[in-house]
Amino acid sequence: MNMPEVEPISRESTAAIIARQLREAIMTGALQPGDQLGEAELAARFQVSRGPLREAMQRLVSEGLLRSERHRGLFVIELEPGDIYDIYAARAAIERAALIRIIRSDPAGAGARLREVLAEMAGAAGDGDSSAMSRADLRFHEELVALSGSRRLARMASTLLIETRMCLAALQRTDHSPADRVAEHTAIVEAVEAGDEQRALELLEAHMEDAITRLAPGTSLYSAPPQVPDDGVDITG
Amino acid sequence: MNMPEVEPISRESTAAIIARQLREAIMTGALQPGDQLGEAELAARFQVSRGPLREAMQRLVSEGLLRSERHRGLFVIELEPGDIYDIYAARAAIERAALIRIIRSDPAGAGARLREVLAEMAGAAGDGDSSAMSRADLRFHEELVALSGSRRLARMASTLLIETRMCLAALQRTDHSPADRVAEHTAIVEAVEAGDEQRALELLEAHMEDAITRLAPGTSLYSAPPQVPDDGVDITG
DNA sequence: GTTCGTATGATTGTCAACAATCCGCGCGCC
DNA sequence: GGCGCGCGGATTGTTGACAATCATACGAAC
Repeated sequence: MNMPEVEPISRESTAAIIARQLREAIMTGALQPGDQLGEAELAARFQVSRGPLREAMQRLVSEGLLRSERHRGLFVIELEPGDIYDIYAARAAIERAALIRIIRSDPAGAGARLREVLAEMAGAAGDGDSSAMSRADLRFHEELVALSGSRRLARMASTLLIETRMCLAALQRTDHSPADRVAEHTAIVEAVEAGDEQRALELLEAHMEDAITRLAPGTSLYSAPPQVPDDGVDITG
Repeated sequence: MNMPEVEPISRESTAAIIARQLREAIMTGALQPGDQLGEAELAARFQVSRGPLREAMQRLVSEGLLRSERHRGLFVIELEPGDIYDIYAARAAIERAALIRIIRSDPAGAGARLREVLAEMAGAAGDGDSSAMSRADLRFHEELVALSGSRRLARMASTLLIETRMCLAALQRTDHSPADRVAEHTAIVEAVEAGDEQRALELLEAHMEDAITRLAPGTSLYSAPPQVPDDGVDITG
């Protein structure tokens, strides 16, 4: 028969669909940090009742994208200075692991896939389309962790990349030239294709270091966290 | 006045409380891999209606602990051979980052805290209490990421440690001697206290490598993933 | 003028009922 | 006997209503 993967209609739960749209809204800035998510209004917008909406929101709470205050509501998290550092340090750890797995399994194939995104990025750079540039940048790192073949790395990176976009939207970053950005990513891919693990890791770390330095001057990857110790593990309401 | 941190009664949402208990149940094996979570039964057990219970379960879905099949129910994930490798590789990445942050910020203070857990572990080893031993082992790694001061590393590690316990429960592991286990952890702490980052990282990696070798002989950290590529990013129902 | 208390509107938390879907079983048919 | 069909029970998905809590505005007392 050879019917490839005919997954039936809507195998996705309603909560999953709404959750995805909420993430999208947070990433694009339609929902801004600190914003309260009014249940009635959102439910009306999604054309569902409050039940499924609340289920979807709970997903984002456990991902750390929303903060829950009992009897008060759910709010988009606000990124403090320490969070910038935290996000990039976590990303560095995840993507480093992804890179290692890629280089030790199928660096050639991965290189080819990454070059597609690179081409897209170069196109955006040429057009001076900074929005497309950001999208390509995001996709590059998504692809990187996806190519690692690790479900868990991919899931964790997914959340971190959303938070990265929040950072970029919140802070007025001092972009370097699009050409440099393309070059940085290209260098990583070249190292991957060459199978030069050491160099690829160094380039990735420098890439992250570079980003965090622009966003939060003074702090550095793996530096002492300026954030308050908080009282132990977070509760996530 | 100096009234420190008087958080009012029950700042935690019901969903958060139930979610925590569900995680506990999965970790201890009260809920086994593949088990379906019947809503009616669980709701009755928790003395709540299905609403809050479903919200809690959605949290675990987004954490990857539960798998959702529409109109069929929610199931505890089943760990395939490739997952063992995946879990430990992810843990290695996270804990590596935590270790670096600790050593570059407050290695002495962290060392002291870790030694407390070490003492606990040694006590369990002396008593031959393998259950307490496992608990101390878990706590060691929890403490490690907590001491990093990174909310995100801590959250990600939390889920991974639950999955680790699931692995250990599922597979009949070939334990090495409790004394060796204590020694391995102690060596890491010593390297931390000495500020020897390189050595601490090597020891941690060896610790992970050792664990994965025992659980899934033949595979190795960062080796090629034997798991199917799946069709892209997971959906989490 | 400030502060406390209260009333009121809005929002969240919870529940029980209804609709839709799935599973297992028996029946009829080939 | 094997296969398709349909039915009944059980479970999940969704909804609207009710209870509890919070925020705000207003007024009284000091």
